[in-house]
Amino acid sequence: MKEHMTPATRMTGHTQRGQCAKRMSILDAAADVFCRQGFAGASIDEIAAVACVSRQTIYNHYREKETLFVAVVEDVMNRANAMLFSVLSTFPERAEDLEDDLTAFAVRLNKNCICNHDGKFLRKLVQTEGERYPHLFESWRQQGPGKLITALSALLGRLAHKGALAIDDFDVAARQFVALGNADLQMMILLGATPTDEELEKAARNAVRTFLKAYGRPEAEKAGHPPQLAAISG
Amino acid sequence: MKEHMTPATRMTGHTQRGQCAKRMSILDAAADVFCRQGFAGASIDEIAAVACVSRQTIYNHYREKETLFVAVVEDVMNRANAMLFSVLSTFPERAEDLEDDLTAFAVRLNKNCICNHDGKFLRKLVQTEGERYPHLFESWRQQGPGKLITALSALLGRLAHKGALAIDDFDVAARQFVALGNADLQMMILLGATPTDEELEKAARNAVRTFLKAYGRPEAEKAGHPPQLAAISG
DNA sequence: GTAAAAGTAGACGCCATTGTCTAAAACGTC
DNA sequence: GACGTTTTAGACAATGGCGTCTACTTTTAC
Repeated sequence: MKEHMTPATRMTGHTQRGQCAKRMSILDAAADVFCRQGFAGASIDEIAAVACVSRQTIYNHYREKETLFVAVVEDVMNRANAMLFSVLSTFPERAEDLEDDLTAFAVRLNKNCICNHDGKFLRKLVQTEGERYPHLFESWRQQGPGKLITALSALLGRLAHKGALAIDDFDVAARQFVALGNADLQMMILLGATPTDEELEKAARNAVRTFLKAYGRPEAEKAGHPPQLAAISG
Repeated sequence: MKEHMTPATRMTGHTQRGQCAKRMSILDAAADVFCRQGFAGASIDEIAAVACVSRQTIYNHYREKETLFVAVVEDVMNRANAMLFSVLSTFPERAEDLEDDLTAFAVRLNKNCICNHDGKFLRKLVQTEGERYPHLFESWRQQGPGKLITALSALLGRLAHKGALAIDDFDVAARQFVALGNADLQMMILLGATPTDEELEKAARNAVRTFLKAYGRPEAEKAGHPPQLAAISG
């Protein structure tokens, strides 16, 4: 019953830890297999093998395949949600060094929320089974991209309010920031490969440079003198 | 019953036309079912039902499920390829009315290549079965996004050469153009829904505006005097 | 009109998978 | 060491899909 959360050992220190470990092992294995094979293609036996657990144990914890599936999705979505929240809290607040700070933020966002295991899983599953489970799709959309854009929009608004950016539509700008950040990684994202740190850095750099060319107010960055003219006039 | 009609009346005008119609009917139905259910989840019986054809007929034309699958992928890829080529040939060449022309181009690209039936099918299939059929993924990547970026890169280069754009890295700019164009449509693209013409127009407008803010040279548009300084100095 | 080719319907064997059941083993607690 | 819970391994029926086969009908070519 009290499986989730940290190794809590609540409930009078029952055999909960063993059970909890099994459950997590099953969830991880199931996520792996579901992600690779899709719901229809995944077999309980394979999940059991990957989890190093007997098939019956899976049926003990989750009555049927579908129950296991939704449990996996919930589990991954919770993790991904927490990670997204954590990354969003590192969005730069100061107008100085904006390019570097935004770049570092874009790297964190891509690395920890979009190109990581959970991001890949959710994208693939939503793509694969989204039509069959509309609720799954809707829930993911709201908690994932929805929250991301809303939050980013507000954060960009704060920077704009400080005079660091010149944005007319914050929502559009937020979506464009994410889109630009993914522009160079699309292929890897689709394949599910994990980009190297260099690739992440370069992609983020390209994205932020273009984003700031479109929305930046160079003067705020250095102090208050006309900027970037050198680049343009050159 | 002989709607599509490719130039296939070879073979002394045999029964090819009837066969051809059946084949296409099967291919269409199979694309539909494979797209919705994935390879593992798709059943030959369902495909036969959708195609209004007996199961045996499918086995007559394509020896087994996998043969049918690759035939479907090839078929859709050929269509998508032709469409991409056709759309790319409408890329604007003149520097006047660049914003409107680029917007119209982005609309065409999104509508006919990315948000259409074939685009959805390929994206979903590549996502779903890409790891199981690396060849499929690679082939799609080269002929689809690869060609698109290469071509766009060259076309942007021509505009830049004419002084209409200020681009340092054409490849990056091409990817960003596509990414910006999709920014507002990501959700619909993932779900496979078809955006309305208004949504397409608005998304393209937002994308091109930002793209031109980053890469545009307003002077070229009007006549030929130093540009963008007004925007920056303001 | 006739004969060959293509398409149909249905039955069939085969195999993988799901989900249940049972009896034995492992584990943790007292 | 004894007890209850959990896990395990394997057998089991039921289901459903794949791919084959056969006998029948329709279409097409000449």
